[in-house]
Amino acid sequence: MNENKAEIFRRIQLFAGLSTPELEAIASHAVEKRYRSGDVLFNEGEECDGLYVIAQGAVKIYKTSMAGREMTIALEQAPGTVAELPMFDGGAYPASVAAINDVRAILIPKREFSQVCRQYPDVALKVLAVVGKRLRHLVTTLESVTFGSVRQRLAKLLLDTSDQAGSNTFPLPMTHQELASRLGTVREVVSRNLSRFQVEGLIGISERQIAIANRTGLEREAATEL
Amino acid sequence: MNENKAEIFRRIQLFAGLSTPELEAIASHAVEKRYRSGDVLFNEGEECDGLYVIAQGAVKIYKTSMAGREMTIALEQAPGTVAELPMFDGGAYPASVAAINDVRAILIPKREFSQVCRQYPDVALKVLAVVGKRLRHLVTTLESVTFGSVRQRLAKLLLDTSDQAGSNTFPLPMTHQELASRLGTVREVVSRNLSRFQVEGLIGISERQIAIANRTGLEREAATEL
DNA sequence: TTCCCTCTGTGACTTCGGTCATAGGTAAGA
DNA sequence: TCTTACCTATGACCGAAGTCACAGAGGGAA
Repeated sequence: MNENKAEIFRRIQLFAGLSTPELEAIASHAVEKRYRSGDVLFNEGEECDGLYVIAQGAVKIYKTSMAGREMTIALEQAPGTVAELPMFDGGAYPASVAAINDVRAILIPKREFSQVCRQYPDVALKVLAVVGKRLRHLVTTLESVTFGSVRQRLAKLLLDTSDQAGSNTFPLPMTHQELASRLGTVREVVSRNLSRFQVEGLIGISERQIAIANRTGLEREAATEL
Repeated sequence: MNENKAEIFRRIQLFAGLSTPELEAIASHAVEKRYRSGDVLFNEGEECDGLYVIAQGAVKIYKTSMAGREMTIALEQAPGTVAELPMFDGGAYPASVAAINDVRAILIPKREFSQVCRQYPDVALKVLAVVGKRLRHLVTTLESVTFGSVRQRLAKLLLDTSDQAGSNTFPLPMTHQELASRLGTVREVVSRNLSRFQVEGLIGISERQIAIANRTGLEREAATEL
């Protein structure tokens, strides 16, 4: 069972460079957990209990407003980790995390993990690299929210998704609601902007499939005046 | 001269726990730099050359839009550090940093610093703590920009400034322009909202002094529906 | 099939924020 | 003192985006 966990750890960038016995030592203190789509791993404000390694599935990191609106800060897929950082500044979780499909996660208790970091400086440096990426991403998001429009962000997201799919035609990978959450807006606005893109001939929509009809046009939309 | 730098390092949280010889070893590779108000320490997108220790003065971390708008992401005062993180994920600086008054800074080259982190794991952990705080702050900012209004952010900023000053009356510490930049908006909107607060009796303004007239009222404004 | 539930599309309306233009204030320097 | 820059205040205007309301579509499950 522990070899099992250790096996998973091997796939996590954070632990690259650790030997098998080391991984097994960590694994022996770790707890496996399972979640189903929608289950919450932890809520914003809760005391931080440790590092979550996502072994299978994907999660979203998000914040919720009083009014009930939700904004997705980031997605994280297996193999990956969440909550690397609140472990170190001693505070609570700054955001909530929930499963977006069936998830298998491994919780490494705070104490263990900071032990590991102290013992293997390389792990700490890896954590820094991961956190660095996160911070970079957050800065970009903040920038596009302050300077940009929903239209721009939507255009960019469509292009990114298309690139990721490796094709101009791809299934819309989420509901408008989720899309809105990722863009920091509401359902209706997403719906409207998608329609607009369609009537402008930039994209085609049918059967939940998006087809990028005018790539350069869309790119122009995504770029203008960020 | 090096003892001088080492002396400064002693005041930096990052280096708490290092001995004097260790500090001096680091100092021997560090370069002192001076800037005057408005001078740019480095620009977004530039290759990361090292960690800046702010020995004296204060700097702002900011991003600029195509259209010329500027948004301040964070302020950092002596004794403090900037650019801790891009050192670790190998990328460029994600934002620009400029002096907001006369600044004395010490640049520790990338190579040296990652050396130190590897050698003294505690330093790496401290860096993580600092970066963690930054990330936390960013998440909060992003939240208030997505969910909140300029009015709310302004109210909050006034309250914070007042708390910091320890008095209900305090000089407005910056121009409306700078305020706007910190709130992610433009000068006129700040101006308008300040006026509004005044006519609503929440604050008083005279001679660049702000007086919080109705604290609970302002707090209500800051809080509503974040 | 029928019922329910979730997702989607759209119109009407409101408000906030951003832009532009303009005018008065203040402070430093020639 | 006058001049020059930079701040600040304010009105007019416009457009984006959020809210509300409702209607249709689709997809299970019984």
